[in-house]
Amino acid sequence: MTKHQNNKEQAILAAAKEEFLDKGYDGARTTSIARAAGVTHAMLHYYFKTKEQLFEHIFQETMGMLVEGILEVFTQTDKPFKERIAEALGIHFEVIRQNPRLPLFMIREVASRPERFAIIKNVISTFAGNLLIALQRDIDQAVAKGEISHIDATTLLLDMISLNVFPFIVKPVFEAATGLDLNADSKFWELRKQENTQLIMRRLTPMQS
Amino acid sequence: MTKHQNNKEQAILAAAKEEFLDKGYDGARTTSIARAAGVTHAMLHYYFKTKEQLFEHIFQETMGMLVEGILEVFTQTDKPFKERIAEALGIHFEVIRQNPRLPLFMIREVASRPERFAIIKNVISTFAGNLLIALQRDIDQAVAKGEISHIDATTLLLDMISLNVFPFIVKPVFEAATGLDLNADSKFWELRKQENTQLIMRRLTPMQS
DNA sequence: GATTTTGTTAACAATCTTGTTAGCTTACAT
DNA sequence: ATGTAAGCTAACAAGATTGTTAACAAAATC
Repeated sequence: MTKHQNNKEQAILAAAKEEFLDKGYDGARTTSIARAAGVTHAMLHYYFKTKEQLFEHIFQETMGMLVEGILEVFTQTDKPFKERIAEALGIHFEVIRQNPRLPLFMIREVASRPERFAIIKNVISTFAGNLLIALQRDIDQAVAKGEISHIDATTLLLDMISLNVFPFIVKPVFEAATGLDLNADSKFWELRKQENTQLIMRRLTPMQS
Repeated sequence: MTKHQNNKEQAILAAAKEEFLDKGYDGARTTSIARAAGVTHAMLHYYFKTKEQLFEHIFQETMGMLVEGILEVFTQTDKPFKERIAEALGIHFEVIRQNPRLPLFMIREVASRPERFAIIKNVISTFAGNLLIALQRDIDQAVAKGEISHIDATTLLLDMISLNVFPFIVKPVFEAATGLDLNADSKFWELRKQENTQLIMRRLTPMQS
């Protein structure tokens, strides 16, 4: 019954994730995290020396999920380019839907303290660089085959991410302004997913001119 | 020379705006604001009883700018629907470009404390409601004339806002990840504006099916 | 010109927040 | 079983942060 290996540490991490995602680094309180985890706040400092270190854990974990999410999106198949993009869009949308608070969390923290990002900057930038090169190659091939209109890889990627991510980021404002509860409204999100796909597909479809 | 009517109050407001926009409510320090404004921090509490009240001023001012921005967008003309939307998109983009920190500021604050929004919720919701009704009417007319594909007014509005706003919100992450300085890169923003217009225009153009 | 109101300062106070320490208990290894 | 390490707690400490107060100066009002 008394299997208490490191479950307090886990409880702290779980509570910290909630608190940091909700309120951000500045708004989070270590005492509040400890309370939510059901431990004394001395315990928190026992496992994680400082608030900063605890945050680092959460931030890295979060970043990991985002990178995984993006990797998952680019499961290369041999389908036509447009189908692949449509699939990637859908998967990306679902990843965000499962972790709707991650994007705002990350943007908020990077905006208020860009240095934090420096640690993983190299990883990201080479990763993103390779991804963009591969994507541009595929785009160029598809253009050559007449399957799509020309588009810059960076531009396309930003289009996709903007459309998929922004609705989740603006959700609190939307809900506050309309009084609607979007969590209970799966129709809204299905419609959104379809709309994003449609937008990108129309963007890629060659014009009949 | 000694014309000091209420310039300290103004200095405090200006410094507070900087600080709140940059760091958010939780990250902002009243002492730091006072220092930046060149006044003692007792002075800050003299003009604005509490940090909360000072924030309220800034928040309302900011909201005002955003609403003005949206109003400016919907300067009704008698041009064809698609042209009007293209124009609105461009104006909206420029409004954000002039105030690139406003959207993240608002989203961040509403996310961390939705109650704050309650005050102005009514204003916004009726305003947004009317706007959506008018937009839907125009859409339906344009559809009837065969000028555009059918689209929900809410959907179109969210498309437009997502595309225009998200790049500015994600800018810090983008810069941190790539090392680029987007402020110095006016080409990037021009391309973005064009791309957004193109996306929406293609979305609206009836399909040749 | 006297009085009242407004502006200003320095010092103080209360509370919140993070972090530490000393000592106790439990588990674990030998 | 005994000693050592890890887990845990309560109390404390330092510093930051917001807010107040008393006393004084300047300006406005009469």
